[in-house]
Amino acid sequence: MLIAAWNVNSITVRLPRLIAWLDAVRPDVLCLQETKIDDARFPALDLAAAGYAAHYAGQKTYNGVALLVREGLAVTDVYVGMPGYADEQKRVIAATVAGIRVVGVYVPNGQAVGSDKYAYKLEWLAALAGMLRDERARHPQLAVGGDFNIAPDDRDVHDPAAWAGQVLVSDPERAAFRALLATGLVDSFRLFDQPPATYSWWDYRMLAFPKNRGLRIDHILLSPPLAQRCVASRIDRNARKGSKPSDHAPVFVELREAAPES
DNA sequence: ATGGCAATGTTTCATTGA
Repeated sequence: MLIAAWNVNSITVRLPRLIAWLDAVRPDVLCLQETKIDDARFPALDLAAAGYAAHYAGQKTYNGVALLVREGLAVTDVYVGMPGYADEQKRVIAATVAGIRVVGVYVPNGQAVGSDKYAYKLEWLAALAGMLRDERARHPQLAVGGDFNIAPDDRDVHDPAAWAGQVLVSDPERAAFRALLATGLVDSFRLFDQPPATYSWWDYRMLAFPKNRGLRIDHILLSPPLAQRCVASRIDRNARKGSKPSDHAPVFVELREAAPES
């Protein structure tokens, strides 16, 4: 089973690349972020033609999340947002897919340390920790994928000295990320030896991608039963190449089949 | 070989992203 997450930075602009990627990789579930589109305009028919059922919660211009599920897989209990946390911004969508609880998240960017948006980011992350604690209690098999807008440690930053203390790497954000893990999840990427300087986002400016000046801010977190089944966690850097890429690359995990009940 | 900001809408610039 393949579970993936990708900040597409406008599903309208990225649709051809998205469909090509779905055709090539055939993930079972893909969590999308920054779809930037009203639900009424979501390209569900195009995705259905590509073999994917879409569940989505969007808005014009900003944010917007979706779960794409390969046809034939059972989907139940779709939920948008976080219980008990009213938020106009569409940033969370959850569903149970073939027995696995999948939560897609688009964590606020935070703009700058000390800004109102930074305060919102930290408050939002605290709410997410609460939601994930509850999800974990209900669903032993839990995967949380998306754009977390946090580089968990300095290995995830191309130039730690230049980024020190900045938004995306600040200590309170990293502490908030650890608090997510403390609900009973692991960063799937770190289950494996990984090549150094592996990132998931590169600025569009200043040749950041060809120079590999990036950050690893997109993640898939797994509960222990899924971590045990995880045989790979990768970032598809190739998807950042070529014309009109998203500034984020897709991240994905491969899970081997569950052991039969004894 | 990758590419030198991009996407959106109240569009001809401002806002946001990370």
